[in-house]
Amino acid sequence: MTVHTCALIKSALVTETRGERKERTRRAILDAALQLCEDSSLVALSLRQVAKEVGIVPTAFYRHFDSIEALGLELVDESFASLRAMLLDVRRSDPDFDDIIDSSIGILVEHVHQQRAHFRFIVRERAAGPPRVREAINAAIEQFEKELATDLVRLTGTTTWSPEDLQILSGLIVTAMVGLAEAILRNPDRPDAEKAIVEGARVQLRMVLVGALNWRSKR
Amino acid sequence: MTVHTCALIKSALVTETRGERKERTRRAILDAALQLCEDSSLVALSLRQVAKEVGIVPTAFYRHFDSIEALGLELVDESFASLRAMLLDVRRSDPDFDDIIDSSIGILVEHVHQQRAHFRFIVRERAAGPPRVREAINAAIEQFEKELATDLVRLTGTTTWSPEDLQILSGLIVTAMVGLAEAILRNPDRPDAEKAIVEGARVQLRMVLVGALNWRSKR
DNA sequence: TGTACATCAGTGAACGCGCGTTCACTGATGTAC
DNA sequence: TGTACATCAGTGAACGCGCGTTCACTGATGTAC
Repeated sequence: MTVHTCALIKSALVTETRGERKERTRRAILDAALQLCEDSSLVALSLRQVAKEVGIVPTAFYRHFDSIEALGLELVDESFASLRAMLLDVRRSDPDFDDIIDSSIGILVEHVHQQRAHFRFIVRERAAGPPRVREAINAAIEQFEKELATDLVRLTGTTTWSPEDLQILSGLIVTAMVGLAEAILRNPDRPDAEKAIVEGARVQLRMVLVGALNWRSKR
Repeated sequence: MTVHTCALIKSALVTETRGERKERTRRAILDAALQLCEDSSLVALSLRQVAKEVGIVPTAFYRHFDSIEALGLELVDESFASLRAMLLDVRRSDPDFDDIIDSSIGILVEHVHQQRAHFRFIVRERAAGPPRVREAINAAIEQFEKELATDLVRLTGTTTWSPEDLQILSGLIVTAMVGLAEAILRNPDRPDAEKAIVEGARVQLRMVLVGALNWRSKR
């Protein structure tokens, strides 16, 4: 059965505009690419693999993306949309100050599980992706560090902290949280190991918090 | 000029056994592979690229390695030899307790520069390499965390610290140091950016130290 | 509402190329006598 | 010391395959009248 016949049948059953169908193929390409590069990297992913997985002819790929790299940049955007959704959850939750660590880590763990492929993509391609993909990911993480720094201003008094030190503290927390996400992703289907990892991350953040509470910026 | 003619001339000039020559080719393969996967990843590296770079015919590769993955496992060993050399330097240095952070970071920065390709290899293939390569790297880093934990016993009194918390602190420090190495590698040829990154890492470790000094393990 | 034309997502053949791997080989080096 | 044979790093032809990209195309959907 040709794709056209398929399309005809579907179109007869559910009314779908040309634009909607194109969008559906585009989504299928993005999903297939995300899935296929899971075990290696974007740099080892071929256009033909993606086309085969989606069920289109290789040349049809070009109706949607210029190259695998362009597709990769789109996946960066989508992955960071997942990450922003996580941040939104973190900010929305308004627990007691004491619970802020547990609450935030809980939300991170939940989102890493729900959007596993997106988080895997970020940590993998950050170091191994095509140069522009790497740059896009690192720029986004840097941006994220800055946002966290401004969040921290709200939590702490600004009296004893210089902006520079807040930024540095933010970097430490982000590094620890990226490390947590990596460790979780590295241990799928091992609930006991994950539990220990998450508990370790909680303690790490508490150690950092103790350090922060006793910190005095030099001027 | 064929390789055999080459070999003949060299053999006439400098006496070199068959074993020595084989070892030289093997080294050339390892070096070429390390260099060629610098901008992408082991998973995107082909046997023929390596052979071409070394100046041998593709089939000759099999005289030295079974596959690119086997070669990769060898590169993991070599890269961690570089890392162990760094640790040896850190342990050998015996500065005042106050300077231990600055001293250690200085040594790390120096080694990352000297063995750039090895450290790049570790952080890249840790997330993106073939599964067995990823496992080998993560096992080595875990081992490293445990060693650091025992080092920390020497530095701190064990009175206020549980072994579990020492292990967790060790993990935090390793994560921060891996993060520092990644940031340095991400910013080659940008001395100003690197200076800020290194200074940030120093402050991060001091924050962690302040946290550690004020920490009391439960029980 | 019907018709004529434009758009454009997807097709399929074709290209030259690099891939991993096989195989029988060559000839310098190494070894046993 | 010289000779006859074994070893083995590297060769080169060949294979079938998947790669990205080109091109002219098809035919369902969309639009203007």
